[in-house]
Amino acid sequence: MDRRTSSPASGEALLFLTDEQLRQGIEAMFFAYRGFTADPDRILAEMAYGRAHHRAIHFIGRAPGTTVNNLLNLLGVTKQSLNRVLRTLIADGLVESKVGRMDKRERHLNLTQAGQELEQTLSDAQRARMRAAFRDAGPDAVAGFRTVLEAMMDSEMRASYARLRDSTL
Amino acid sequence: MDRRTSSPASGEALLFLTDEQLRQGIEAMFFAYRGFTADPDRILAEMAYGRAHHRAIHFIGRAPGTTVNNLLNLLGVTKQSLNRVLRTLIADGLVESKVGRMDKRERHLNLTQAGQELEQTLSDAQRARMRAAFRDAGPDAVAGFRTVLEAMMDSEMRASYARLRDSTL
DNA sequence: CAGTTTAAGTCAGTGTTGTTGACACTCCAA
DNA sequence: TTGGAGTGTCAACAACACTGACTTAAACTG
Repeated sequence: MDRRTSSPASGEALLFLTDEQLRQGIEAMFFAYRGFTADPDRILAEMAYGRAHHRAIHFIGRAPGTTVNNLLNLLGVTKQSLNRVLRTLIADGLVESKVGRMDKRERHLNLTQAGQELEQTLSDAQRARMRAAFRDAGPDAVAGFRTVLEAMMDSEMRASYARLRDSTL
Repeated sequence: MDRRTSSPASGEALLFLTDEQLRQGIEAMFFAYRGFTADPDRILAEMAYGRAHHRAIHFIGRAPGTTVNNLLNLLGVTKQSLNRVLRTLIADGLVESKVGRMDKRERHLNLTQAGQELEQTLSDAQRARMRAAFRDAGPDAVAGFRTVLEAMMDSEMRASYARLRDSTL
């Protein structure tokens, strides 16, 4: 349809919104996300774990004492899917689940010592790549990167992201 | 370990490389990628297709006449995994496979009319979100976004990305 | 030309991750 | 105290990726 904006006045300024530019952005996301997950995936593959375990460990480490329901919203998966992952993590002694004191329906999740160590190992690997990319790109590019990613989120995810970002800063 | 660089001289300039900043970048990637795939996923769910079909259709549309092997490298999956997807796409009349003229071992893949229509539908949905994010963030942020993503790729993916980007510009 | 390599496709088996459906336990309010 | 809503668990199933072994056909090579 409109390969670029049809308005003559704003045509020049909006060249970064052409379909071609958007397509490049899409492909950049695809290839970059592969790189983003590659290093932790390699580590996890040696254990019996996958990416879902990584995500659970990451967010439990990030928000200690969080409930299952809270984690569910953060991860955007079904309760049952998360539960399978949690069960193995608890059985393997990486996560502990405690019945809530106020509300006994809730379970509060925390990383054990071993869980914290694995979390550290995984995030070290992921941060190393991110750090190299950030350093190569420079602070202005990093600011732009964050701005675009935040604009790309669904509003509920943006809220979760901001909540995590602003906690314990 | 080093929560920020320990060099006093460069300490200020490298604040964007603190572990905290890197963690935010990691979480931004996670949440943004969910948004990135959400719209096409909704469309695909109504058909019998998944994300794997979308990726295949995207790259066949992007590089018409590509071979199976080429697509394999682009997607980074195994032959068996891609084959399952291609088989259904061909059976459903979205993709056609033609024996190579030069090298008859190769199969050249192209989208049919119906395939092109589905590709258009899917990428329209994905582009709409990307366009909104780009517009909100502005051209400088978009440039930074692209720079960081490219730096985050593995070198082979970066090569594939650049090859696609520079073809038929 | 015989032997090797390459491209593609297939079959069988496995693992992770997602789904839905059914169910148990807890809390709270009518 | 009973019924509804909230929280978490278990079981079964589907999608999609993986490995490994194999076949077919064509191309290359000494």
